[in-house]
Amino acid sequence: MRLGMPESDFPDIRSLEIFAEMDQVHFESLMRGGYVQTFPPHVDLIAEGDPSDFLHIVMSGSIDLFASWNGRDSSLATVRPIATFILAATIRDAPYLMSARTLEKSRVALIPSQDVRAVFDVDSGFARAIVNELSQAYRRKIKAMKDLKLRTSLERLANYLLREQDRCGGAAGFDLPFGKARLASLLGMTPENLSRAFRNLQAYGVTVNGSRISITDQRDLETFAAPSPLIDDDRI
Amino acid sequence: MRLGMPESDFPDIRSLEIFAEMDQVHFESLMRGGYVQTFPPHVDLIAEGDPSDFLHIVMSGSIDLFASWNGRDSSLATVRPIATFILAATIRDAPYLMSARTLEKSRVALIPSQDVRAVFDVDSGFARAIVNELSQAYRRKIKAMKDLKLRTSLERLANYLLREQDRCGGAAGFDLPFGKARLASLLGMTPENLSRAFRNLQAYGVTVNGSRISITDQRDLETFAAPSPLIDDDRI
DNA sequence: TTTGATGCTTGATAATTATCAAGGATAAAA
DNA sequence: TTTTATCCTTGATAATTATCAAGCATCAAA
Repeated sequence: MRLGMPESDFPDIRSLEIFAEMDQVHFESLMRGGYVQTFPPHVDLIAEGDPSDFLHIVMSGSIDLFASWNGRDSSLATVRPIATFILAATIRDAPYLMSARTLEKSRVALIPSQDVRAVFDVDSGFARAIVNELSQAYRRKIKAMKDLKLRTSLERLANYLLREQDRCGGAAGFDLPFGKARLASLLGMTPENLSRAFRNLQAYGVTVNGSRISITDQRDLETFAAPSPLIDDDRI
Repeated sequence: MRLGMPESDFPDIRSLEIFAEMDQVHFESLMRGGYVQTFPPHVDLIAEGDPSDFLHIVMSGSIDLFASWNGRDSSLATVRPIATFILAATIRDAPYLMSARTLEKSRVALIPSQDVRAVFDVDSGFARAIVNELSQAYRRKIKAMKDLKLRTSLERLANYLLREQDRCGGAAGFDLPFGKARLASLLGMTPENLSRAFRNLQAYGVTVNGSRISITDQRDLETFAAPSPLIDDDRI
């Protein structure tokens, strides 16, 4: 349904970092061509290989980026508000390299890719914001690559738990934000081995009850996990 | 030695995609602050964690990007002429996430990062080129991630050989561009297992003699490797 | 309450990958 | 030529991870 963006959404979107510094005229022209939609959980939004017709922006909820090959598939990232996804494909007018689906009920803004490219060419504030977003996405991928190539699966899980604890506010107890099968896929392991990995982390002060995690010995877990800002710090 | 860039290098550098569209005044100001240096093989250029003082551009030779954690290390990418490396760190004024060293004798141009950021802000042609470079680098990383998470080590080697064959012109025989220990690290395996993987690929028509590879049964290897443009095609 | 259905866990086993130790091959240096 | 060093390979073994099959828990529908 191409209805255009309701004006009531303008302020929310305007406050996103990627739109904050751009010219008002350009902003409004982007908004006129775009729209916001709410999707139920577990809905496919895009499929890898498709042409990149829209820039997607997650306003609420969360999105799973994943990829498939030869019958296997793997989760590559979670996108949380407020962030774009598949920006590089949009900018290059190239096919998506990843598929995307909602993990939960999610509100997503869609802006036609050709409009994004057109405004990019004439609005240096927007161009600057896109470079910020792209360079951050690139560095996140480098970190994910280091995590995957330099650590064992147990170390990846330990560091994931520390990052997630931090994201949830730092308390000893917190909930996993999605199912363990997907967590296993994100971490590059099977669900069976994730179960066993959780059991192995008990020795370092981790208790699991359903999706509830308690870090009972912070020091011990951190000693084992040995987190590094050059892999685990999202702000750098 | 900060001697400034010799004018004889200007045309070479000006023809690089990243500098091609920018204003001549801005180009010359970048060149005045930069310089070109030739390094012998196996020289460390930058270390992860260091502040990003210079944008690096490989003019000739080749560069190994790698990372370390807890005493382990892993090669993450090879940079070949003509390309920048560590552009994202330069743009964000953030520490390098990877270390870099020469694989062979290499000529590298160095441009002070602060100059790059300053010109980026005022030259839209340059900003456009930087976005091109960044988005391409990002998509390359996504592909590398899919390669690593979706394929077994034998499949990664098979696809690597097909890509390398293509890069070398497509003939049945070609030479590996660096030692097998580094290839193993790039592919996320040990040198011992790389040896065994080469032996296993004999069954699919691959012959190895030192660093000389011959693909004797192209069809058979491609059937096994099942290359995908969304992972293996560098042009997309 | 029973009945599925789903998601997670467990155990047994197989496959893959890593590690350790030793042995070639090659090429440059003595 | 011998020596030395480097790089690669091989075999034996250990560790890790995946697969398969079964079982348990939770929850919602019947």
